Amino acid sequence: MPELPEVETVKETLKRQLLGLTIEKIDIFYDKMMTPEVASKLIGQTFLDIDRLGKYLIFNFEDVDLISHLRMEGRYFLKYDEPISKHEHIIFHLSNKQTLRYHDTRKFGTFDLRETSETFTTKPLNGLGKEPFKMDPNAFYLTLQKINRPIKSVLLDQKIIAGIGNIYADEILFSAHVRPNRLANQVLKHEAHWMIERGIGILQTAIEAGGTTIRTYVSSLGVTGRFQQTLMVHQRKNEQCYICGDVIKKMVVNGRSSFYCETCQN
DNA sequence: AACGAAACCTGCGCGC
DNA sequence: TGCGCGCAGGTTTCGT
Repeated sequence: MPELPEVETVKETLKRQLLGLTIEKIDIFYDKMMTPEVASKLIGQTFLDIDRLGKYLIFNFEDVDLISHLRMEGRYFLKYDEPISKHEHIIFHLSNKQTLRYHDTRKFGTFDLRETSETFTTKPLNGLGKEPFKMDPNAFYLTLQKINRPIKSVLLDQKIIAGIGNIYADEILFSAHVRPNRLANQVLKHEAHWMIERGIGILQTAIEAGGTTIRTYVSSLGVTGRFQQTLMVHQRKNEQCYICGDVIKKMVVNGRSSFYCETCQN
């Protein structure tokens, strides 16, 4: 589900709801998602801050950080004592009688607990590349020069650049006029610069719109993202390109559906 | 270094 | 209505 803009939206929403609240009890309904040891260390801890790195959410407590990855379908909801719904796997009982519920249809989401001092020096955060906002366009170009695989697989590689997923990779490549299967070392300098500069603009626009929704994404307040209305190519196979009117094509790159315009992208 | 396939899960839409 | 298939915004692992 979520890429950087969606996780950013979730982070901001949860910050407004959770800061200052203490976890009093945790119920785990899917054992593989969180161990009892992790849960026990979280009891009595207070939400001090919530951060984000790439697609990871970082809940900052007194002694520990809880690192949450939503993968394809993870979502958070705040509720009172409503019945537990089908795909709610973890319920955090909070000091104001609310419950924070982790909902994940496909159960792919992950939780990692770290001592505060080790959050950024151990997996999963220590191997992440820079976010687009902090990536130097020229450094990105130099990196691409050394890589002999499709540019799309590089944009999706979190070790190289953090936060971009399948939707925004397609949108960024469209904005840079580069086809998804072009080899990274065949990307020109100005195209690499466009990817970073225009990519930042695309991500920021999406954040301002509250994240993308294709089919199932809903933020923790139940607000549906609106960025879908702005997608230029992703999920638009056989539709007309907004720029040139040509038909949007689909190919598989890196095992992922990739949408592009043959006329606008080379 | 790079690729493809499979794995982790569930649900949806489609053609028959 | 039911069945099987392909597909889904992510990531890791394993074999070639």
